[in-house]
Amino acid sequence: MTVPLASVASDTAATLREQVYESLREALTQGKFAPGQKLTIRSIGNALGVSVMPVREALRRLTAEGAFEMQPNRSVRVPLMTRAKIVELRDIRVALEGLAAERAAEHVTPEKIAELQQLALEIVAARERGDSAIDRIKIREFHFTLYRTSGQTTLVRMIEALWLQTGPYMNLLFPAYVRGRRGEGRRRLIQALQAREGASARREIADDIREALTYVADLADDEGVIGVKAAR
Amino acid sequence: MTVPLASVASDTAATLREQVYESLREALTQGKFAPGQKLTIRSIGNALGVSVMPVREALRRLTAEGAFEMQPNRSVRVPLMTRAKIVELRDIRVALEGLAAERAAEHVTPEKIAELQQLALEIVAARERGDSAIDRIKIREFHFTLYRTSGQTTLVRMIEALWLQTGPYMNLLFPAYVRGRRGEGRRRLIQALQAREGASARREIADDIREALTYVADLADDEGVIGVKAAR
DNA sequence: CGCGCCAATTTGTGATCACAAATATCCTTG
DNA sequence: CAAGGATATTTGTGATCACAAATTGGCGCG
Repeated sequence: MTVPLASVASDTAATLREQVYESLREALTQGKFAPGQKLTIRSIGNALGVSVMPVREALRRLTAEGAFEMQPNRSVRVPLMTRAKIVELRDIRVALEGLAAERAAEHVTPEKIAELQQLALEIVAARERGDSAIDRIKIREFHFTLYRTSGQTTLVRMIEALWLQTGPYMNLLFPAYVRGRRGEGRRRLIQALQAREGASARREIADDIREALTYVADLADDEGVIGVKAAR
Repeated sequence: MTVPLASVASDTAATLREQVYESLREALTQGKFAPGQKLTIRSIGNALGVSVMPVREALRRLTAEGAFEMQPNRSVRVPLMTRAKIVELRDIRVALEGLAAERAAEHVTPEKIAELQQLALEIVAARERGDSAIDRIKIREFHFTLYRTSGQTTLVRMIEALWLQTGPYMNLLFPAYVRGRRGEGRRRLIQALQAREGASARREIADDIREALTYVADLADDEGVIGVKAAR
């Protein structure tokens, strides 16, 4: 089995284990693994030019974070995504990212607001160009810049794990879903931050996530498994 | 350094790694590690009679779950608990356990309600005897029986990780906080379940967690670290 | 031609070794 | 006596080996 992984060399991670972790994380985010795909320790090690040791530890961590799952036969695979699971993750994300947005509104500074406004502009620009790769990257940056503003490190860490689970499936929002959306939600969010209105900020983020993941969930029938298209 | 760990023999876990994981988890829950305590791989391995390999993987998982934290010097330690962190965990738990309670109310069966009623009785009985060890165990069982009723496996897994982080500090609720509490909240929760009122169930759980963790948070001054008394 | 059984291979797990970084200890020096 | 540096020990990391469980492939039997 060959595994589509970039070399680990470029990263700044101190240990090989962390480089393998980042490499797998990146591949997952870009949707390079098929849902249900089985991964073997040795094939990952070969693809990255390391022994089994760092791979084992990286897989253990990613499994704890829900990015992979262990099967009874002890092998690791990419979780299958069902409609029910998308809905579950949607509700969790609405709760936690809504909470982070509310706390962010309480700690926000003018500098952070300027940063978010800049990112919002870049998202609109990328969308007008039809550049969904940059679009996705900037959306992620926008959200996590907001969440980190909350100062709640445990909360941010949990949200990162959730994005790792839903990440590949967010590709399905492009291009149909995002078409015509002109960032009105982000504009209202920034207004809420400027006014220090935590409840409004929470509502904007909650609505955004709820709508997007409801759209993704509806792409699968009730029992069906959602496939992932390769990242562009 | 000696580590207070029971032998791994009794467990039914398939792999040594899982036995080490369960062993460390149990020790954490019982508050056998001091906050800030540094743990070395070899000392844990010696205490459990295994080599470093299973310990490394168990620690990696527990670190990903937030039960331990890695220091820049690569060593693993028990996280220090501050007032701000307790408040953060409180708000996350209110959100997620409230959500689980609401979903549980939508899926609850008469059998589950009977099971919860039985547990509620056992909690009251233990409390009247002043048996806080049984009290804590039954409280945990009550909560997770409720949460599992939601059928949301990812959500339950996240809540388990949260309990692992706050677990030792819940000992601080005994005996002062629980004294005089006669389980009125649990009675109202069960009523809400019987009536299939998700919003009421959420409110009961949310209030319970908010009050308990606010009490714990107030045990520390603003910058201070909260110590943990040994489990009885 | 299809199904089940057995051998060959793959794969996960755990122990051990080597090495470098971090930590502790001791000795010297001011 | 205190402080700084050299040495010794501890500790985390990664590679390799051995072994057992799981998987695969092919063969023979029905």
